[in-house]
Amino acid sequence: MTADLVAVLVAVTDGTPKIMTIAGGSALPSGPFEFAHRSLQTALRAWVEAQTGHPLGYVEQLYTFADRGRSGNAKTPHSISISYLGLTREDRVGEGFEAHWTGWYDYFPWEDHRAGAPAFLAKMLAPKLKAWAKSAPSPALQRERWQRCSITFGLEDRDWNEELVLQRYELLYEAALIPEAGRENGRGASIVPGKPMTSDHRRILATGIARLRAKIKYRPVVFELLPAEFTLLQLQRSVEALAGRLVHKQNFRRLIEQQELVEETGAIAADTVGRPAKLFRFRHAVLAERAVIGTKLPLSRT
Amino acid sequence: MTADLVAVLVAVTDGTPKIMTIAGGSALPSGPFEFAHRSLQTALRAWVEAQTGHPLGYVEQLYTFADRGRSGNAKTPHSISISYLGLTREDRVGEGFEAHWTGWYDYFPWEDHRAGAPAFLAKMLAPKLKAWAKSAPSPALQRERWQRCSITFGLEDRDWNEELVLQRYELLYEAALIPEAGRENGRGASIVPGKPMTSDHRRILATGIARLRAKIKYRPVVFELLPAEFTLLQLQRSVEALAGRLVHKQNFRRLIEQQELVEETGAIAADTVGRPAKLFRFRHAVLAERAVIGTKLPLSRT
DNA sequence: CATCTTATGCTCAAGGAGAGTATAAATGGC
DNA sequence: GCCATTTATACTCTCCTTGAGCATAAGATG
Repeated sequence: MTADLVAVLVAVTDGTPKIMTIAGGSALPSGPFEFAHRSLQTALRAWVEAQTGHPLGYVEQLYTFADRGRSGNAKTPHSISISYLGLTREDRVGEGFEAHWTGWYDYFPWEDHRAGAPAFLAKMLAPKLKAWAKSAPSPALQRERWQRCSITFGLEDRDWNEELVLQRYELLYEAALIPEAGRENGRGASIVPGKPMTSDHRRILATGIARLRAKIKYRPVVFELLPAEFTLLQLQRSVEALAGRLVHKQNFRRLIEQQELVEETGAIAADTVGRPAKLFRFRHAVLAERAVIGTKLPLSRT
Repeated sequence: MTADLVAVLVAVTDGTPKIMTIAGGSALPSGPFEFAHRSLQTALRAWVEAQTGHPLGYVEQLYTFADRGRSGNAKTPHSISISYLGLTREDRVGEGFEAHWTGWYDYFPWEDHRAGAPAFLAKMLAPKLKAWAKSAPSPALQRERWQRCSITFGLEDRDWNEELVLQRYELLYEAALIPEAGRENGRGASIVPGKPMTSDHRRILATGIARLRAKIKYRPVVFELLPAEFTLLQLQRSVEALAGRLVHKQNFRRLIEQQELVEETGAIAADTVGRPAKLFRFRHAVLAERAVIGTKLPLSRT
């Protein structure tokens, strides 16, 4: 038996959340766990550093898989995959490595609601989901399926919940609307826009995105993705990029400031359009002051 | 290399949260993962069923450990432990099995604040933590340590946050105030009340408690621990038992009812003191209606 | 009947969240 | 210089939630 580490490494550049990929963007970076390390975390850090040439910021475990039929590869059934979420900045990655950065919405175009719900959602996805629901054996199951679809995707005037990334992915998988679903039996047409990935890497990515979208609401982890100094708008754009939805600017600033998450550097942002903005830095002291308790971002769903 | 499953199985009986233990209450049930199963979840369910003679309700993965020096046992360094949280009811467990149910506050007496903060907290724990803080090399570190103590334990008029179970455990471990901390170097005096456990099982239990305390606030998982029919007070007592703190009765009922989590059965509780209470049952429909979205319990910390 | 205990209905004030208005400070085109 | 455009920043207003308490109801027990 072997154990593999799979990493969801996230960075945000110019309002685009990106993840580190290998093999032309078709897989997440992964590698065998070496027992030489004291813990899984240190193993992951060492391994990422070797791959990318740069240290890792915030790290958090995601999930451990051991499903036999899961990998789609019958030759390696006795393997456990331990997945991690890691936050960095793109510019930190050294040159000459195999890794690339790919926008995460390339894999999940239905997860970006910043400009409203994507057009293809109502136009083509919803009908296909409806068809899938109709294909259930009993009327009760049909209603149940459709209810599930409209809740997870926010159809029929329901609110869209940005945290249900994994549920949406699994629904599409179950409805066989993504290539990963048809792999075992040879069918593999891409019914819905979005790049597929090897094995279940896209599911792991969905888990990571969901976790991060939940986390930014109560922990100051966004700052791991930002440069040392930033404007409040940059901060807001990063949050919006991760959450996949826009927030009210004034309320956002009110919340950030009343929580004393940031402090002015005294400098002013250069090279900008419009009125110049003050530069801020993260108040690292809050990590000690409030420890693990809570910080809030205006991303609740009503 | 091997993989082990470790289970935190929780039940609530008469307002006492209990966990399934083996070896006289000194360990959590655990066993090797058999690759015969399709997934970790099914392996865990099969295994728990074999041990306890009864099926398992809600199951959720907790954490995967692979720290070499972690187990304290040099003979089995190449092992991965995958821990799970499972919810049942005590009465469901069959007879003639090795397992026992032990109150979880036996292991974490400092986590029960239902009757106010436990007396030994201020009387003996706080001074010991203060001494530990003082033993830091520099004044800055001393302040930092003490700040951390008072935040995680809610000392000096701070609010107590019931979710910081793991942080409190780790702080006590770091300060060498629990037997587990001294095991490697032979010291092992029990400085603080509370039963220790083998290996890092108490840490895993802390992880499980923390997860459950967080979860009950936004998912209707409490009902997994209750009989099919219950009074609102029973429901409240169960929540309080898990959270380790009391809630305002009227507000609790307001929240439960306005969310339509339960419905009246029409029956009235028998054999009670005081005015008889209506019996309720969980509206399983909410699981479909709101899917994974949100349900709230009045357990926010102000 | 008085008292105890729990159930249950209702009110009130404070704080937070969502949304909008208004004004300030820069740029670039004319 | 004037104006449109873009972004920054300060306030305000209303609705909802939450914490807290008061009051009353309905049973048991002596």
